[in-house]
Amino acid sequence: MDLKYSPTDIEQKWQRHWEETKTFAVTEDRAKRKYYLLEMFPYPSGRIHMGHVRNYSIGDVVGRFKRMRGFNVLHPMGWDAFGMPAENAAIQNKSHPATWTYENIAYMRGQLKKMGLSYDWGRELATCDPEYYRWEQRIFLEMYAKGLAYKKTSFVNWCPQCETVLANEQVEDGGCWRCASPVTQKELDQWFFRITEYAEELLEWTDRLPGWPERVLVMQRNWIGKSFGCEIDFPLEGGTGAIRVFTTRQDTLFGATFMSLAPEHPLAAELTTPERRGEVEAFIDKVKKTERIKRTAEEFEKEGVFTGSWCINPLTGARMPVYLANFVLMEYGTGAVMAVPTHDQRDFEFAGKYSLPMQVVIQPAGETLDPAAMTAAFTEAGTMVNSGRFDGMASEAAKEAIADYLQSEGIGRKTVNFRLRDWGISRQRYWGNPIPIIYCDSCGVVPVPEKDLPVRLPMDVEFTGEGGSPLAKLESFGNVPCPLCGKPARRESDTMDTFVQSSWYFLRYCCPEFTEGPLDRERVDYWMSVDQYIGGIEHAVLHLLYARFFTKVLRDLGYIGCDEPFTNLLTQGMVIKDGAKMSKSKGNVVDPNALIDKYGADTARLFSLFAAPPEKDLDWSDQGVDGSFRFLNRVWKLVHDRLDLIRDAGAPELSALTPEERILRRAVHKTIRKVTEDIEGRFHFNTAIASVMELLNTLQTAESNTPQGGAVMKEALESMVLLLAPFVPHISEELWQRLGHGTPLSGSAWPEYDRDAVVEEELLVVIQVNGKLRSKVTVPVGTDEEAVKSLALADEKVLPFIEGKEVRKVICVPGKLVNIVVG
RNA sequence: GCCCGGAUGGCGGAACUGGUAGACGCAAGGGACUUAAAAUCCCUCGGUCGAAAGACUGUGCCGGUUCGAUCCCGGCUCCGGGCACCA
Repeated sequence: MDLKYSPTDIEQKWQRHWEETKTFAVTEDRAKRKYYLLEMFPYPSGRIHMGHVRNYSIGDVVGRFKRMRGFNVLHPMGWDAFGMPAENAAIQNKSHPATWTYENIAYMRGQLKKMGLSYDWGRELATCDPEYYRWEQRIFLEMYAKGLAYKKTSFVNWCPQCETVLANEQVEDGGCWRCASPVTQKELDQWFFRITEYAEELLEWTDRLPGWPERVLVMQRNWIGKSFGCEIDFPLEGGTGAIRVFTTRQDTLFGATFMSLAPEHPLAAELTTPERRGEVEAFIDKVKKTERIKRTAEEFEKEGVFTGSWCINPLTGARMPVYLANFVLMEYGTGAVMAVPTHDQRDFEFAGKYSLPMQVVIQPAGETLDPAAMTAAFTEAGTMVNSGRFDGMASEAAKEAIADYLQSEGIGRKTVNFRLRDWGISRQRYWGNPIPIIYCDSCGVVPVPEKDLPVRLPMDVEFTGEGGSPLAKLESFGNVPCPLCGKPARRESDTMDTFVQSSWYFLRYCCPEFTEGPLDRERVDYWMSVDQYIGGIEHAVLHLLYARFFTKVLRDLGYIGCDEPFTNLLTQGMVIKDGAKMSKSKGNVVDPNALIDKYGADTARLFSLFAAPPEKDLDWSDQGVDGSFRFLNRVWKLVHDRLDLIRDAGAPELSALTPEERILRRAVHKTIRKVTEDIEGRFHFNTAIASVMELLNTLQTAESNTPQGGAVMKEALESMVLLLAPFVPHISEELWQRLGHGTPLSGSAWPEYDRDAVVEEELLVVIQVNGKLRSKVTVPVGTDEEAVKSLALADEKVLPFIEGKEVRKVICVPGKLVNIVVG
């Protein structure tokens, strides 16, 4: 038998065992409590990095622990396999994105297997597989039928060099992330998912996800951005019609002195008088060229232009000049803003620049504002002035009163507004899921019939890197007969955003080979929701919001029964080295392969779990890795050193234990309790591991030449090995076997602590004088309060501090401390 | 600007409900073993004073509540993250 710990050999041995016996394959089993554990699946970029190692190590602890506790654990893995990098690699290497992607998947799968993760590999899926994306196309068509997928013209980020649309996150400093050319705005016909339809529900449920980190929920609430206010109509002067605005500050309506429209506002052209036309058009042109990238500008200057037209303040009757303003967004509210320069900072700056009138309508307490003397808008609450019948009211109350008044007069109505916009999913890219739509000159927009699904990505495509989407140029793909009339028609050449695939993959894991539809409801209902989801915080809004949206859509389409996809969410921190996130450019990358080759997967896992709690950033330390390796060697050595001692031992005879053995056994069972609580309640793996290290230190010094010594040590070692199993499964399996077990540890139950064993016989009581530690005494359990007090008052270390002083009070916390108050 | 986090030894971190601050690990120093080194094992390890016993001090800063505060409250400083013309 090997006396030296040799991770490579034992890790291969057990990985093979788990694979051959399909240890982690699961099916629905109604006799057991189910537990769906999921880590965010990786993009197959080439090789795994330390962030993956950490993410999947955390998940594996939970999975193996729950499994040992008797849960039916679903723990799947797959690949987020569509995306731009594959296409770029194809352009560079003159190959095909599919080749690159599948090679990466094969390599990374091997890496994950080397980590010994407890996945049910039978459920593996790749989103670029037609057997996956075909169902997504079907879901798209059902959403289209219900009006949840629709096409509209909108402004998008456009790279003129690459001739393609870029997602917001693909724009860096106003330029294309690939070629750095300046990104412009282009108006394009694009497909959208109507996520705004679910804004209210998505928001409401953020209060019903107690298992999510609060900051993620806050970010989602901010992103959805619900606000309460009014829509108000401002009649146009000398004409018919009105300008409708949205405002949350209807209490300032009497102070509205001009009107600001978004440059894209449909009324902009109509309201522009002939003599103003030249100036207005120049302004619109300028805004179109510069807008959106304004995000990166620090303080974008407020600019505008007068249209030449006027509208009327419905409450004051005052004439208000209608301006176009660069800071007014067409996408939010109605694209028109009533300008109240005294009580809105943007309007204040704008009015100053163009010398527009100002009227104070809210006064702060104990102060009288003078528009001429103001240096900034007053945006807080106060008392209403210059507001007719509302004068003297508190502005907060006036909000409600004015809203009611507007509604009764038919001038406006109360409304809510959301910041959330519909999700633009069109991508002018090849390596994505084709949108299953055909355009026919006679029949219009025609869905691809279900019998023709999937619309497959053609493989005979050249990747030159020039001229936009290869799909748009491929005649054999684009030219199709219209499914309705049979006349020549054109296929949609855009593909779907890759976030669409990751919005429902967790559902497909429940029934990955199902061929009759996207989802097998019975099986999905058994497994869903995901009991624990684990991944990076960077997806706090995008992926996690989209997945929630999709879950609700699929529920409403009748595919599933649950409202929310993820009951509990753990967002793990980044892996840091030398004070910075690991990156090639910083040269601080740790390669998982090298780490595993040198120390084994168990050490890699152990260190990434021990160095910090999961949600915090993890500071990588090569010496720390050495320490984890040393610990495993000590575990290995201790078990082997004690093998002779425990060979013939049975269960300990509790009544025959010596005091030392009782103390040792107490340490064992307290460790079981501690590790169990740390994993189960808090995911504090670092402290769980620390307590096993303490136990090891205790066991190493234990003398065991008594009759029950072997039995107590055997129980101790077996418990230790079981407790370590979720963290370092390979060495645990091997030691379990060497301890004489014929059946593998992976089939064993998690140890239960003995409630009698953990009860202390003696307690350490701390003695304080005026809150300062002065002495400690050990007393038998059950010593009454008075006895402890008199012990404390007579303690020789305490006496000097109370002699000659009046004892005012003695506070006694049973079993913990005595505090003597003197003065 | 607004909204969240966070700040504890040389370092990563622990202290669960207000009750021994610094568990566990790393680094460092000393020692044992060795011809020597590595590995391993043992000891010390917040600061100041002290030969020691011990005393004082100490959880970003200032103040408060309390018998007692890393923990609760008020006011700051710094760091990290998110949102940012959202009407």
